[in-house]
Amino acid sequence: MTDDRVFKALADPTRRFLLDLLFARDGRTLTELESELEMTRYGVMKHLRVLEDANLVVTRRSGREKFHFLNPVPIQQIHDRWIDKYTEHHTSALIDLKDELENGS
Amino acid sequence: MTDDRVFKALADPTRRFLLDLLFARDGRTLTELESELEMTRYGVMKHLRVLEDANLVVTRRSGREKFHFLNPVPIQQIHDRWIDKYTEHHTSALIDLKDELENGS
DNA sequence: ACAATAGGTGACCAAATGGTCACATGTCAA
DNA sequence: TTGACATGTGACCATTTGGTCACCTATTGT
Repeated sequence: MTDDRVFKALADPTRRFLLDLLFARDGRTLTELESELEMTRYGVMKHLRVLEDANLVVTRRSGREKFHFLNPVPIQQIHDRWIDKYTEHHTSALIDLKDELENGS
Repeated sequence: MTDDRVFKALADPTRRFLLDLLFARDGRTLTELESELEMTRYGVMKHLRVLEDANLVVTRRSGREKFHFLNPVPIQQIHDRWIDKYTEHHTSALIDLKDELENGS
């Protein structure tokens, strides 16, 4: 399943922060993003690469610059075919679980 | 943020499979879960430990057995305060992004 | 009582991961 | 056309992670 790369990409706080930056303002360049992090350019590059491989970030080259855009589609897909399953289906059973644990039966 | 452990826990396919097993049927014991995996008991234990630390799995001891329950709350929280932000807010901007990338402007 | 059963711990190892650095390419501006 | 700028690559290193094993404790059934 291609979900794996998305989950792995989301597992790192730096990468989630990068997504947050892009969420706040799209189309930033590498050096622009780098300036927001306590990390060398190379570290940021690696993280962006992971995000690109997971298709969470899409890029466009223009001259010597590369602009980065947030792509919400993979997250939406995970949401649809994975998270809903647990939340919606189980929210009603949550009280039951709580009871079960507290009453010990 | 305590989200980190949840994201990290979800990053491993074996752990997601364990959650799937518990989603299909709650209250399973370690040896029961182990029998579904190509892995030693110790590996499964480690994964369950990670899931417990992330509060994605809740347990109840009874005698020499330990029953495992799926806890959807952390996933619900991530959904609420993280995924919605990207999906709902950006779904309308998705067409714009697509345009932007295709037209190159 | 005791053997089988269910679970737990710590050491250990290979592989993956996060991060840096030296170096290298392509592009823009004066 | 040359120097500064934006990005890229591969080697390299420390730490984390996924997994196994030897050994250990607690509970249960007979």
